[in-house]
Amino acid sequence: MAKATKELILDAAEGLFADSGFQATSLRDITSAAGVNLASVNYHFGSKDALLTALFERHFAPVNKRRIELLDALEATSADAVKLEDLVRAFLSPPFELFARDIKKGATLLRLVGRLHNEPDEVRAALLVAVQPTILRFTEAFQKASPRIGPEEMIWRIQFLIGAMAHTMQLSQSFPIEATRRPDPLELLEALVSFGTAGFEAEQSQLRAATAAAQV
Amino acid sequence: MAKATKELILDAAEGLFADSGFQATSLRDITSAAGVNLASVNYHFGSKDALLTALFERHFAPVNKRRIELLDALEATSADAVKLEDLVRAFLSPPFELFARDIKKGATLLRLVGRLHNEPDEVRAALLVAVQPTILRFTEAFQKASPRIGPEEMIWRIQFLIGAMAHTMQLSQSFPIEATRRPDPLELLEALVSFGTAGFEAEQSQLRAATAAAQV
DNA sequence: GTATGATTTAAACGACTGTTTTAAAATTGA
DNA sequence: TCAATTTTAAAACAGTCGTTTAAATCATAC
Repeated sequence: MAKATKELILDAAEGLFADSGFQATSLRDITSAAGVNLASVNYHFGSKDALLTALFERHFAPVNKRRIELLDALEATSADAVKLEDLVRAFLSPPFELFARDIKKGATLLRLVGRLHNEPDEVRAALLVAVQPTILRFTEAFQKASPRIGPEEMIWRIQFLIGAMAHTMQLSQSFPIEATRRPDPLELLEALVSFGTAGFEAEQSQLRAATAAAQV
Repeated sequence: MAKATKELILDAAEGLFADSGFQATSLRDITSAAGVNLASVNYHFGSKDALLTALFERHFAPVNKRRIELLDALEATSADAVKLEDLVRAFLSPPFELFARDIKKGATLLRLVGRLHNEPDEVRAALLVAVQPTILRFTEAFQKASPRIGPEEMIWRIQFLIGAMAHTMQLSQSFPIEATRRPDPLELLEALVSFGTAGFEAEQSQLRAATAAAQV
């Protein structure tokens, strides 16, 4: 059956991409792990790049959709002021919550996200395009929640959060300090929310404020 | 002269690794860009992996050395309480100084670090050995500066900071929002110090505190 | 049952990979 | 100066890569 083959390829690919990265994983690795023919990938997806795109749409689209849903709900209930912590949590929790629903897929997704941030530019570009609309929505929400922070610094703070999240996801499988226990993803989420919320609550950095004023 | 060839290879490899990453850059790309023979890399360095290690040691070792120097200076002058912001700045400024001196080389350094973190090679072991002492020193300093935070959460907060820093440096080349100007590295440093310091000043996340207590 | 289209298969394609080989050239030291 | 050593050079090595081809198989509708 056609659907079965496609699914087998996607399942195998996401695990291998998460373990070894996009470039280091060959189509032969994927197809042999999936138990399908080598040519199946090019038949069903067109190319290796298109397979990666399909993988994006399978997991990142729902995650970003969930982020927007949470943000919509926040903006609907709150009169006009949304708490920063709620915004941070709305952005971070959907990928982390994948653990609760499907531990294995959640783990591979987290590894995949962290992995792809270290891939070459064209791969990261595809990732950026997929998350760009979500980032823009959250940028507006963050600016509205704390208007004292300049728009440029707010954009960068979101990137700080994304970087911390991606790095955390990447490390969550191979923990940096071997003396400690394996981290619980939900604890990581809480620690990251705590860290990130405080970061967003910080005052505007002085040097940036000065140069921004001088430039306008 | 032998030294000239080695330097030519290192310089060329640096730029190409920054543009396309490690795996996507071939030795032929490097040697043709450097204007040297293909076999030179294997003659002077032994292998492509060894070239990566040499490149890494050329920049990463001095950065960590500088971090430790700054930390030593802080602990020498301060009686016993070192400000969190000073610790964050001591950790972030050395790579950003390199970053400000040469954006491309700075970005290369951080990308290589991120890459080596998950390469399941013996190269990764060499990196961990080199980076571990620095992280441990800073972990101790951070714990001493704010003893209310548990050791595990403190370790992760440092990883949050590293992730935010690496992601920021990678993005500063291809800026995420095209509507804004090219960011000044020193402004990025200040914004990151502001964000990170606030994150370190945050209270311990509740869920982690609860589970940590339950586990002990 | 057979024709039609979708899917799978095995094989080969050309291009590229890191590395090694062999010999020539350049450099060094006595 | 001349032998010893180091460094370059061109070529070939043994693989792997993503992709394509063409035949074989399968499913399904008539």
